[in-house]
Amino acid sequence: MARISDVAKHAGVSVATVSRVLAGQGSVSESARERVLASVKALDYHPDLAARRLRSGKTDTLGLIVSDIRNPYFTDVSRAIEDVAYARGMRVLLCNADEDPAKERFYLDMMRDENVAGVILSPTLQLLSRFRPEDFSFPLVLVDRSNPDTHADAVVLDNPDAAQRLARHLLDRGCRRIAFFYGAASATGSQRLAGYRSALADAGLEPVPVPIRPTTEDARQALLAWLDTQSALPDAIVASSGLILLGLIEGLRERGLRWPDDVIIAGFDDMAWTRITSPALTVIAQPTADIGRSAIELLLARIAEPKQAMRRIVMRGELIVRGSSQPG
Amino acid sequence: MARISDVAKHAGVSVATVSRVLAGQGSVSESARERVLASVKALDYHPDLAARRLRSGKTDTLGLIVSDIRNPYFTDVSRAIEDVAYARGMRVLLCNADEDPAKERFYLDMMRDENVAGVILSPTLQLLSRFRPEDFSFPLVLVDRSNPDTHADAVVLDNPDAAQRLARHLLDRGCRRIAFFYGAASATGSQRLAGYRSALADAGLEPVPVPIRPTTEDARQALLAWLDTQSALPDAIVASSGLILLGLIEGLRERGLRWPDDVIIAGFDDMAWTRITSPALTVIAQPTADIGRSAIELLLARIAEPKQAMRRIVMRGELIVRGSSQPG
DNA sequence: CTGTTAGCGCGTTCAA
DNA sequence: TTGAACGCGCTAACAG
Repeated sequence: MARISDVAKHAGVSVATVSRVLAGQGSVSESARERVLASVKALDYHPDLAARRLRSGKTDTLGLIVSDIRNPYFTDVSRAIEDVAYARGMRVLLCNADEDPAKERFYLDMMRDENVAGVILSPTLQLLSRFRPEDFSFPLVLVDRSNPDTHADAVVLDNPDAAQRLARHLLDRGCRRIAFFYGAASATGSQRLAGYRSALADAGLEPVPVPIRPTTEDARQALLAWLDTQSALPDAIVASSGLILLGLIEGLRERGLRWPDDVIIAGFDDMAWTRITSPALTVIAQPTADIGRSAIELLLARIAEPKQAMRRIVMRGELIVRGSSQPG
Repeated sequence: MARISDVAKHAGVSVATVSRVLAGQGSVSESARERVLASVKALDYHPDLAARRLRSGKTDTLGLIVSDIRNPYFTDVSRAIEDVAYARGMRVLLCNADEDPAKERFYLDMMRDENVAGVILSPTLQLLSRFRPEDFSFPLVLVDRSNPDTHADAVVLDNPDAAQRLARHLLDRGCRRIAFFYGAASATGSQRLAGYRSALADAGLEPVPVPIRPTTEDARQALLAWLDTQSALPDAIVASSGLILLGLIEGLRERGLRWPDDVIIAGFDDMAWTRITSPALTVIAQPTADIGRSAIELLLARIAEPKQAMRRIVMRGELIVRGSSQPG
């Protein structure tokens, strides 16, 4: 590997001049610049990032800590983040906290040790409920999960609004008894529950909340167990996330129940497979690409301007009505 | 931020002793060790990784370049890789080459600049077809895509065998005209095509290969266009990947075609949604977790022992027979 | 067992 | 416009 001193020697200048050319600042004569550039190419020189970082104390690496890398929501968001980072020549250190506070802690420590320029995080409920900005030595943007009073830059869906609109849609379709399967240990689950509750309260109806662990398999089992306790089917079943929705669909199929005839079903997240069930599923689509893009732009802005006021970007979910909520 | 010299001063020893304690090598008296550890804790000292890397020339970061972060196959593999890395306290730099040779080049250069300990890569066909080990300055393990004559450590599915078994299964079910939708510009697509061809050849039947771009949307459109050119439906349609399978399902639904009655359908990748179609889909399941785990273990072994012979790990796909291939 | 010291490769003063 | 020299924080070789 060629060093900067090799380039300097080859170009007949000092290392300082090479550095200036590479940094594109400070004044360098045109002839020197050309010779340096030629030598860089000739020697296939690549600056040592470790040395550069040690010296400058800065990094062009961003951290991204997601709760579940296998959840399409997060891969879509990650993809958007990565695209922006790529366009800017930045690196992304992607970690999967797996909804585990210990892993989350580990990765946040890793980010500090890596001296990343900033971090995008979808926090566990535990972290979010005790969130204090001063606990983090780097710029941080929350994504997917944040409360209105959380003192942090964040990009989230308007969960109460989206859940409310989804519930109202079902009420408009004549549903009166609407069960809501939601992730009890998640901020989004609670927020969506609140929207659902409020829609039902407005209609003077009793909510039927079913708290579960927000995985596909748990949702499936929870639905089967819950159905066994019911004397009659509800009019509709709503899932507070795409993973839960998939589990509910599996459970309904297992029981031989069809939608919308036996029961109406709807949920969150416009995953690819929601279009191939018969009939297709009514969902709230999240603008995942916009969420990811906004998150990294928020982060880069914060890095550039650490003092600016906190910003909370709230995205509107889109209700996509499909056959699963169209009885008759 | 506390430096190693602060710790040394606080503990009343030299920086060398602190370094030895932290590295866990060299001999240090018990009392010194305890004092150092106490000081580390008291000062909340964290070693500067940039300095450590500059000095040692080593990194505990691995690179992972996948072709498509939104493909569940790759997220599952990534997840397994990440788990092993987490257990070892290593970092993973995850990049999404997006099937784009330019992005792939960019990220490979980034890996070199980052001086990563090693890289796991699912190469584009372009890179694979011109693969030369000497082009890479770091240990490299290929995943998902590699040819038998590629001179590199690799973990792949036995694609010809899996496709052959899938095709034979359909032949056993009485199918004679079997269309095969596959990614023409991918190594796995070609290998699976070969297995399919060989099964049909053994049965004395004509193959019906349909080369497409391996995305869901392309598969959907290609199916619709292809159906328009056919005077009659084939007995079966096979997808060479999960993304393609989803597109085919979308297309069949659009045409109002049902499986297995109108046409039998099957494909690769046991994605979660393949269980919720009516009936569920027959697929070749890939052992994604094992593939990921094997890949990183292969890489770590290569890093530890750079001279050892190349290893190619070939995994067997599992045929999961479901309703979509059970006529009658 | 321990401390001193010399770089790792680079960016950045400061003088010229 | 240029170059010499220092030091970022750490590890490892060497001396004691």
